[in-house]
Amino acid sequence: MTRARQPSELHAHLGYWLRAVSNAVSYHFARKVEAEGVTVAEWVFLRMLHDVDHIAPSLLAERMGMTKGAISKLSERLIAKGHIERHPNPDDQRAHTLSLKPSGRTLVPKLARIADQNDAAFFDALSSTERRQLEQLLRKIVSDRQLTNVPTD
Amino acid sequence: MTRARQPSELHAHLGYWLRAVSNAVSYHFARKVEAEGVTVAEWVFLRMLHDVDHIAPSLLAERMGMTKGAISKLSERLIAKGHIERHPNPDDQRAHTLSLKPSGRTLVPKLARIADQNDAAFFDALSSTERRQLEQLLRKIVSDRQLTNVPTD
DNA sequence: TATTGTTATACTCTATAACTATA
DNA sequence: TATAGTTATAGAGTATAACAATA
Repeated sequence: MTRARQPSELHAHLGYWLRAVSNAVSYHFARKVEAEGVTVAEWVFLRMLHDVDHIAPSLLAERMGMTKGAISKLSERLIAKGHIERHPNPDDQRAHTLSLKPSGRTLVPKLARIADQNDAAFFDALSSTERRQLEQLLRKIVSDRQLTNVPTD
Repeated sequence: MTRARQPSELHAHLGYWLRAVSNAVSYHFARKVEAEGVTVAEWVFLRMLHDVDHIAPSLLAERMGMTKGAISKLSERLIAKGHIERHPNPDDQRAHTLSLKPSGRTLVPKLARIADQNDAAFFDALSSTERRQLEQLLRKIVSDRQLTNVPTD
């Protein structure tokens, strides 16, 4: 007589461990940037604007893997906070671009330092070899699953 | 004259890669279990009940790393779906315990299989050695940061 | 008609805090 | 008073879909 197999345990899945660590890292980072008045999604948004100078919301949506609606909501909040601004597109009256305002531009390096510190604190338990290893493994999955338009370096 | 250092890039942080992969894994898993009428948090909840038979909401909250209020809301939904039920505690009228109902008990193995498949699909790009490596690295961080009451095996 | 972006709506996740019923 | 649990409120994150303006 065969015994019924037990359903696999939560921690039998890599997804479980990934979620546990990722949530903790993001949560702690969120708490820290909160002091600067922004959320994690806003940090990503601002950091992307920093690189591109001007960008259309639709393009940003694509790069951030979000819908237009979500980007619209985020923009609205960042505009209200005075960190970014809209510019009309002279060639197309429907379109516009977004760019950092001085306050947003000043904020980015501060947030970047917080991100650096958060990363350092969390991955302190790993040796530099292990950290590199972890990054390689994650990158491998990202590129295999074509998760997003992330730079491959 | 020193040139101002650029703020560190998004993908310079392990937290960034972790978040990218974790979000994708959870998102796809969520889409799959949705067909069974449950969310990811509900899956975790049900899987935990499967192991313990009866449990107090407060204890579950502690194990899942959530507040009492969050557990209360989750319970309510799972009771409405007919997957779990409440039992009064004869020793303490304030307290009660939660347990799986047959429909919930039937669901757990199905969800476990979905979790297995999701994990397999996502980490397919990695060799079994690499998967083991990834798990070790993540576990190391969890135990170093004492992230939660997860079993250490 | 197709496209750009906004708005309306909805739902999950999660927290904090006020509250109720016991103990 | 302290504790177990619920409820109220709020806000982030995200999606879908309807919509307006323009192309």
